[in-house]
Amino acid sequence: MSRKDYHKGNVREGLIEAAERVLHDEGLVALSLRRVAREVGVAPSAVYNHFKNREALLAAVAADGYRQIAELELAAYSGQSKSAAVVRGVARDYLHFAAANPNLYRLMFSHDVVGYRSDPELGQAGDRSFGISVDWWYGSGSYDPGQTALEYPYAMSVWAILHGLALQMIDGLVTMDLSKRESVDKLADTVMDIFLEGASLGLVDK
Amino acid sequence: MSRKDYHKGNVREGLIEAAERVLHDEGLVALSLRRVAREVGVAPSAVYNHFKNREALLAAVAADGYRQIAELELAAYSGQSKSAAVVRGVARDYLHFAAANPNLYRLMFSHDVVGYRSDPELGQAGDRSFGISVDWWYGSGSYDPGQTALEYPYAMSVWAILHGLALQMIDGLVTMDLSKRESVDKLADTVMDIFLEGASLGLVDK
DNA sequence: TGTACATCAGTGAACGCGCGTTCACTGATGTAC
DNA sequence: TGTACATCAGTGAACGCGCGTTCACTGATGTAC
Repeated sequence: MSRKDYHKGNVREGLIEAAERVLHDEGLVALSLRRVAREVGVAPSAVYNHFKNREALLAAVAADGYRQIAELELAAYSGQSKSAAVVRGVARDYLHFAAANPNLYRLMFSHDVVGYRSDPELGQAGDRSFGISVDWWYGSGSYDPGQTALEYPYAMSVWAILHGLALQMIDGLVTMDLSKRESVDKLADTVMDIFLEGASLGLVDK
Repeated sequence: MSRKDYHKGNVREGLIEAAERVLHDEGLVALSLRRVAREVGVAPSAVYNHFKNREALLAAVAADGYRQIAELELAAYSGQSKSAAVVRGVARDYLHFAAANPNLYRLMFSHDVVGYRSDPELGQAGDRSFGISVDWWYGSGSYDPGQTALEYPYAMSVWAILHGLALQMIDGLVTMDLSKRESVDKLADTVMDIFLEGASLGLVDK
């Protein structure tokens, strides 16, 4: 057993990266603790030095996903005026993220991780991503994690429609080519048009 | 082995009912082929006389869910004028269904069943529920299952926002009491207001 | 500067588990003549 | 009306599987004196 077999120092990060890779390429069913350990070249039991159990490892991966969404929102929202164009941009980015990481996106909202929704890391990452949207709609500093999402109806509604759209898209409920940017853009634009202008426009006696 | 042990005649229905019960009460993780067989009082292998495999059994359960949604839509849409009030009503009913059957709702869109999306029974049940909505928005007989959902942007958008909302609700992303009708109604109303009137109203420079 | 020792982060063997599925089988039922 | 027989719908034993987790362990590292 050579010196470098111990205290590799980056096993935790390695586990998360391996988990993300396996999740991306083969889906949640393939994402077992043993598989991830194998990928990193470590005994299954070694994982317990870094995570309480399998669910905690999944939660760390999910938290990473929320952080990516937060980054994307920050880039699209920060310093931008409250125009419909910004919302359209966020919608596109959001859907592109989901299209590029369908399994990660599903995991983020999966019940396999729901026990950790109150876990500091995952909970905070989730709150932050919603908070960025709230602050844009209602003014910087508006977001209070103690409030229910319904207190911020605009932010809540955008999230709802994006979430539904993302899942329909990655679950194959809309016939389209997920890998084509233009297809994803078109989906986002079409639906966000209606969302921004109001579905009543499609009704006879609005 | 008594006479009634053979040709019970309703084993298939029994399996589906048992599966729905287990799913409702204990979730998808508990929903194994062996468990369902046990509930019905039949050998695990007997299930294969009625379903190709576990996934096919799940697909049958999911199809049943779609049929319930179709019924609910039919009741709310049929013969109704194209008014916002009807949309609001459907939204409430849709969310009530998801709130009452969270595990079933999740299964309907789960990847554990996605291999059967093209299965006649499940696929048709799904198409029908979307078709009812399409026919209301675009006129009776408008729906063509061969078209992509994007061809019907209004129906698609309502479905997206309801789907997202339902999942956020049952996945605990909105702080609320799922068992209270008024809470669910309020969630539906708040978000559908924005959806129907247009989110641009919340923007400064709309 | 050495040394004793606590702690950290690994190992690998073992556990029990329930699962989906296959198999050869058999009794009950329905049908053709 | 009987009878031969195909088919249907069960049985129960067995398969191999990979899983999450626990355990006693040990070598490497860092720290106190």
